[in-house]
Amino acid sequence: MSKFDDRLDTILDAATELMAKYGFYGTSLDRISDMTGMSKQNLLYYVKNKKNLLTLIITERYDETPEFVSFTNRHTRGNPEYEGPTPLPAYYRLLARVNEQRPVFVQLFSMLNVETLEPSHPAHDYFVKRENKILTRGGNTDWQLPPGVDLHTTMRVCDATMDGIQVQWLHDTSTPLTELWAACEERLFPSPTWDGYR
Amino acid sequence: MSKFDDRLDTILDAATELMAKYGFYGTSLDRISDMTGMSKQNLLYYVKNKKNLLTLIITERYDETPEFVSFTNRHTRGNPEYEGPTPLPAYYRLLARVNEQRPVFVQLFSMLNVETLEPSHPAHDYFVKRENKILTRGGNTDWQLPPGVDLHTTMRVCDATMDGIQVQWLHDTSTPLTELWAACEERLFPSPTWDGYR
DNA sequence: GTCTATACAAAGATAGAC
DNA sequence: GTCTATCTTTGTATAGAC
Repeated sequence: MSKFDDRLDTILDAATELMAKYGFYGTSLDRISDMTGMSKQNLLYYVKNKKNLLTLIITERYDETPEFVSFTNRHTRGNPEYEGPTPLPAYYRLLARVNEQRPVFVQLFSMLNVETLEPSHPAHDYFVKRENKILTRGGNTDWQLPPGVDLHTTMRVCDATMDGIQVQWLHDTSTPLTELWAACEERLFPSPTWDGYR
Repeated sequence: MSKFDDRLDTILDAATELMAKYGFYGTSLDRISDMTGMSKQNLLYYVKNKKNLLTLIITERYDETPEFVSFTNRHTRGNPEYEGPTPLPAYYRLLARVNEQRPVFVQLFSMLNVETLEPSHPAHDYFVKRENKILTRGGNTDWQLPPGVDLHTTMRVCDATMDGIQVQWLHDTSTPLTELWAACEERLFPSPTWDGYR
């Protein structure tokens, strides 16, 4: 890894943590540069401006988590790595397991999910597009679903529960996210409907 | 209502809207005073300082919604207005119906729910206390529950889902919150377990 | 690449006149 | 009560030296 990328990495780490805590509007370039130990002017040399800094965090870090790229490939019809249909609950269990390892990212997402309600937010368009992309991907994935279950509605409810339980988890991390999610899964995918589809 | 209260009301309205959009850290006294048409200095005459402004919003507006004070009274054992046990789903349906009428409040709550993860946030302590208070109240309310159902865990899951679906609703209000919640209720309180307890 | 210097606007808050 | 004036700090950003 080049020195440039290494420095940029340090910046993005610090910015992710601060924006997760204080939001985009509440985070100053001053505080980010303080955290990295470099001057604000040098920070701007790397990221150009504040809006672009957030764009870099999202595109370089947030998007395309390896675990999900792989998961999607394995369960999309026509893909060379296609393995066959997968139960929906397995997807959310993976999500909980992955997110448990990156609380700062989860916090940034939770923050942006609320902040981007405002159309003038620099990441507003990205979050709108992201939602559509997820729904499309959900539609392309080969799910193994109980008869009569509506994929779209079910995913919306599960996403809502996951978003909410993640914030609860961040408020008190003494219980692991995977454990909190297990209680949700029990209720979202009850017997006998989901038996054999989990 | 006195002129003082009237003026304060205008300020709290503006501050609620702006803090819902940009968060506590992202909202300046300048913008609030602009919105009300008064000077920043005059605004400070009413609210003293920024932190106190948020405290006023929470204590004067946010707390103690009449609908829920009444609901709690009617379903707490030993209360003079006690009517008898109530099903849990009825509580969440009321919550959805009430919150549908106050999107700005819902947005402020969603924002603070994430912002107050940071212990240094001026409303951090309030949100911690609030959670305990809700759990206590939930324990005192006389719920009518299916046998074998754990109240505490069930409420945590329902709260998570409600928080998440509310943010989804704010992202696209074309479908009413009560309708979105109906889809959640179907999944959170499924037949046959909850038949007769809704 | 990293720094100093600088610009220039906006932040929260206080003092004091009317 | 409401204003003007002022203070001090912090904000984003640019120019230019090394």
